[in-house]
Amino acid sequence: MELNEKQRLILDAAEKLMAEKGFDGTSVRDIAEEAGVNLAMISYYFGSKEKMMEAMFAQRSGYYKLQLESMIRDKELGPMAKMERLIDQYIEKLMNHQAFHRVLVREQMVSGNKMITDHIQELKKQNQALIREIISEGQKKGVFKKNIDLPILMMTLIGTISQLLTTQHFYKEINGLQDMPADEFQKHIRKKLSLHLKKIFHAILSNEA
Amino acid sequence: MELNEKQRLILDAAEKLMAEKGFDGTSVRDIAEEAGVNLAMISYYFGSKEKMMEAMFAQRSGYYKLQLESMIRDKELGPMAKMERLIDQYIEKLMNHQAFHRVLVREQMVSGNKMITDHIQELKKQNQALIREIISEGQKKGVFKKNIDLPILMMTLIGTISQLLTTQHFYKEINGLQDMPADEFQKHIRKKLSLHLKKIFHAILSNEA
Amino acid sequence: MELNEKQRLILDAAEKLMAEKGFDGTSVRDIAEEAGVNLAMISYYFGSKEKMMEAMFAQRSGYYKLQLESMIRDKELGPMAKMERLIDQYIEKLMNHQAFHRVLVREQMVSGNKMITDHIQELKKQNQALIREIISEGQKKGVFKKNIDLPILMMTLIGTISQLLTTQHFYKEINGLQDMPADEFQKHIRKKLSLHLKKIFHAILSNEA
Amino acid sequence: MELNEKQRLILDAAEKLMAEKGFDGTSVRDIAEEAGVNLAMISYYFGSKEKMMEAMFAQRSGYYKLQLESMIRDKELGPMAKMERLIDQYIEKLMNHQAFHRVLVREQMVSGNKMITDHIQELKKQNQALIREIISEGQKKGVFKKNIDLPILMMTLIGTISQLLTTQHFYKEINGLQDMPADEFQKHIRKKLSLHLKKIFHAILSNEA
DNA sequence: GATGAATGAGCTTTCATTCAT
DNA sequence: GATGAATGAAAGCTCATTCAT
Repeated sequence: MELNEKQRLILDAAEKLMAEKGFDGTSVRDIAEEAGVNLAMISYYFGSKEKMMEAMFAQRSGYYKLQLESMIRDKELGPMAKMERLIDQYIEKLMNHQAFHRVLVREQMVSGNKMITDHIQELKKQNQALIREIISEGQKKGVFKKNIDLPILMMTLIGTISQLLTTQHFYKEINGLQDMPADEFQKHIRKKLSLHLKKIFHAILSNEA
Repeated sequence: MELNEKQRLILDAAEKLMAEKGFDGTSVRDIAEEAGVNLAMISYYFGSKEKMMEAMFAQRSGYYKLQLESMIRDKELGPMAKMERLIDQYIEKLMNHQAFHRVLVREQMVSGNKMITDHIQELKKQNQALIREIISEGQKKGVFKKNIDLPILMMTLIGTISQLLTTQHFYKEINGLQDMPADEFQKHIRKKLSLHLKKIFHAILSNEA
Repeated sequence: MELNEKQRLILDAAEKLMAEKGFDGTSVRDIAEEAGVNLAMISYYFGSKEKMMEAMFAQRSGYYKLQLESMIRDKELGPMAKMERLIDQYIEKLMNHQAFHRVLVREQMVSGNKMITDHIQELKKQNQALIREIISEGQKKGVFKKNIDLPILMMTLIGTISQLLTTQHFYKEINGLQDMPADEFQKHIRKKLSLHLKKIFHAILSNEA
Repeated sequence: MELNEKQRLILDAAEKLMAEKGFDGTSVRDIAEEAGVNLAMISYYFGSKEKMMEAMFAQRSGYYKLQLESMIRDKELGPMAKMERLIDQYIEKLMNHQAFHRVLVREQMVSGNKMITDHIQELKKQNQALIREIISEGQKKGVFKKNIDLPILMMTLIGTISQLLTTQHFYKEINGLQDMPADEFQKHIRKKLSLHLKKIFHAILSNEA
């Protein structure tokens, strides 16, 4: 679905505000004002507030589509190297779209938006299927352990990033990083996350000593 | 703060509904009806909807106070055993108060409720200080590694549990467990989480191998 | 259904305004203002604008219930006398509740309010069944003609009154009665209608030369 | 006023929808869609929704202009025959333009459209003046009674047709004619009305017997 | 001449809260 | 202490109309 300039403005504003205040806490009036468009445009373009969010999810959920296929076929990379790239991809995706991710976290358990959660579940499923290929490859080559619980390992991958993302304010404070410039801080936690998660994945997956 | 019967009913109802629909998505009418009390009681007892939620947090946030002190002083337990107990305590706490935890996840980033987030940060800080004692003990005894990034390790601990908790529907489906009875499923994921997290903690903390 | 003072005020205001501007042409704001009550009271008491009108119809439709039963059993009255009383009853009913009747005329063909039109049809049916008894009695006694098309006769009865009622402004003008006081004019047209309709009924029903 | 193809389409659509839902219950969007034209065309061609209805009335009100003049001058016809033709003309006019007549009934009492009601009143006046000529002729020839209240007789004429027209659904049901084909039913009620109204006019007007 | 985009005003309804008792 | 009634504010949405092209 192609979006025009106004529609983009609206979804950006909605994403920003809903990341802060949630779907119900954000009024279409607020969104219209933030986007600098007329209030009626939201109904005009999307039909309703609800459908506007669906459009936002349809637009953004591509974020969760990783570039896995080409990497998986890459003969140059060993299974563990692939997993490491995977980790970095997840970190990049989630950190680069923090606002949208917050919206997702806030609304993912809402009963109403069945359509949306189903779509996201589908993406997760596809991702997991591809990742399972890497693991199978690693197990065939003997570099990965036999018994690997991928779903729960994914919980750790996404859960850790997500937790840091939603509590970064607290993380800053506890580590005395309040004065670190924002972009430097972002780099800092990406690096931290990357090292930490790779260590964990290594421990869980690797067959060596 | 002591709560009378009606106040308890109200907070229980609020917790249940807000876990599903969030703070803004839940009206005081809904809460009053779910609690079986008069609509005006909520303002009457708590002053406002906002203050009602603050009361709920004040009440429930004790959930996050772990029984760490006595355990830490326990001379019978080694540092790793203590960490394992810690993991199980977190799992128990979060899983036993899923509804409240969902409310927390949904609302933790709300700008307005500074008071609440501050309170939770304070609890987390206290917990981390105690846990740091265990780690120092392990390091002194030479059973733990020297360089340990506790804050990020906590992100993995809480993040993994929280992620499973908020996406358990998806987890059920992907693992073909839709027909497993609810309480059995709860036991199942606690066990899974416990083993998984202990493996991770072992890999991150332990000096052996 | 019992109505309290406020509810009565609301329905009276709604009736008045809808008689002038119709259902869709009358806003709940207008009604609230006319009734001197808060805007939200309408939803509070009736649930919605639509349901408010249903309540109005439920309240008012009793107007169309004539006092026929006792009259029919009256042994003192001949069939034609009964029909004449019937005519006067209809004139009284419709003229005494002009505002409501206008609402009815304006909305009776609305597709949506099935419930309401059904109710009114039911009342009409009941009335016609009773009137048919009078006619049968007249036919048995030989004072009424054999072939009488009651439904179309009722069209003339109600149609004539209704037409005068909805075009009384024009009637006034064409007859040069603009200066006649309102209540006198009302009396005038009732008398006119009464004589006119009785003449018609006599011609249609009576068996005499 | 000459109408082009699109304007005709618009007025036809408007007539159809307003007959069902009234002026306020019909949006210009609905009309544009029903007519298959662009939304902006309505304002473009007619200036406004209100003026569009005025155009519709200007167009349609010719319906109420009867072909009376030539008939009145017809030397072959007696006064009663003329009145009978008049009745049939009215039946034809109203039944052939039911949709427009419903719009008229629904909106005839609207305060705002002074211009429209005035126009219709003018037409009625002209009609009545012509009809009065017929009656005078009949009275001169001694075939009509002396005291004849024409305005109220017209109420019966128009009121009866109009009442049947607006409650034909009910009439169908009460007479068990739900299964009669639509056009046959239309013929049926025209015949019924014609006979019935002629009987009434005869009784009111004729000097014989 | 014709139209998709845009808009300000208004709609009905629901909200959290307060009032009178 | 407890509650049904009441209320101002704000919500999401639709309206007839106008604008830029």
